[in-house]
Amino acid sequence: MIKGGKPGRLTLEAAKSVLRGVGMRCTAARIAVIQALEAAESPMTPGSVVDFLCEYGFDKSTIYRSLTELNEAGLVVRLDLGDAVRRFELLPLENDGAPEHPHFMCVDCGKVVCMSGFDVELKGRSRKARSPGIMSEILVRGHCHDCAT
Amino acid sequence: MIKGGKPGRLTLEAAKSVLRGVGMRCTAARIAVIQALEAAESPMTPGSVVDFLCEYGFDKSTIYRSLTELNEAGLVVRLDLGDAVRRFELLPLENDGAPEHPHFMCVDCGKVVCMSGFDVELKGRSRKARSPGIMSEILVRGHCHDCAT
DNA sequence: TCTTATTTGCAACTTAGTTGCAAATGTAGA
DNA sequence: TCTACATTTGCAACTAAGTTGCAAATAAGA
Repeated sequence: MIKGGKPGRLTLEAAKSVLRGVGMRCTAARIAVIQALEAAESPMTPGSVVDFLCEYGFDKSTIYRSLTELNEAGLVVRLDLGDAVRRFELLPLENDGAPEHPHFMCVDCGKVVCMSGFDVELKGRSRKARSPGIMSEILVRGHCHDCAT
Repeated sequence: MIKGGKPGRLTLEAAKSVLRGVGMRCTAARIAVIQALEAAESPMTPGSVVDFLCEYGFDKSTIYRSLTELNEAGLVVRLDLGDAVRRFELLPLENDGAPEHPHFMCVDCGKVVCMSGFDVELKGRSRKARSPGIMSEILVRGHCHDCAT
């Protein structure tokens, strides 16, 4: 169990049952990755997860592998927010939590914020406007309040 | 002048005058980069520009530098389409084009479509939901009709 | 043509991420 | 609880993408 960062709301047992729920073994590395993502205020880059957990003695290749596996298992979303850096975010475990939400990314400082309070509506300007596909993620880019001043 | 690819609509002279217009020297590398981007059907990744132009004897560091400089000069846009790969696209030389619109990117095939017919509306779920900043661009990601089948 | 600041090519370097493999470990079954 | 075995880990070596410093080459103005 990793200490530090935001006090995790996710207990060790909860993390384990989440892993078991998708048929993955409960290893220290995976639990640590889940807890790190859970404690983060915003989606983490692989690099930041690696930096953080290497401090605790985990190996970087293990962490990269864990992130990939958790993503494949559907526990973690891989966000591609458009700055050529991948980010990982723990999926809401129960559906009481944040539903799917857009992300906001500041093009100046790179800060990423979950726009949990927002719904997105796509409106065709004409009746025959058709969506080019099935939407799965919305990314809004702009200048955050700090940088816009 | 680079041969091959889509027959460039951009002549050598046009490329030169574009460079001069922003006060940059007309060098073989920059002209080649402009022509490569112009001939491409869709935005190119730095890697693909490098691969393509190295065949003609240009050095990769020169090409990376050219891309950065052309971008800083405003001749080339750097698209961050959210697949952890940067892409460069020659800016339309005249602004006859479409109003601001969201872009759709297929996470399977990488195809990018301009959703020119659409407006996007972000609605706060509660009255106190506040936008985290000033929005400037919206990217929708998902599966295009071809890949969703 | 000459001069000078800019740009290029090279090679070495950095950084992020990947891979192969032996050792360690989680889990199911006895 | 103990055992067996498949899975996972840590290590080290590797790859690929992009960057940097610098001497040589070159564009552009005088």
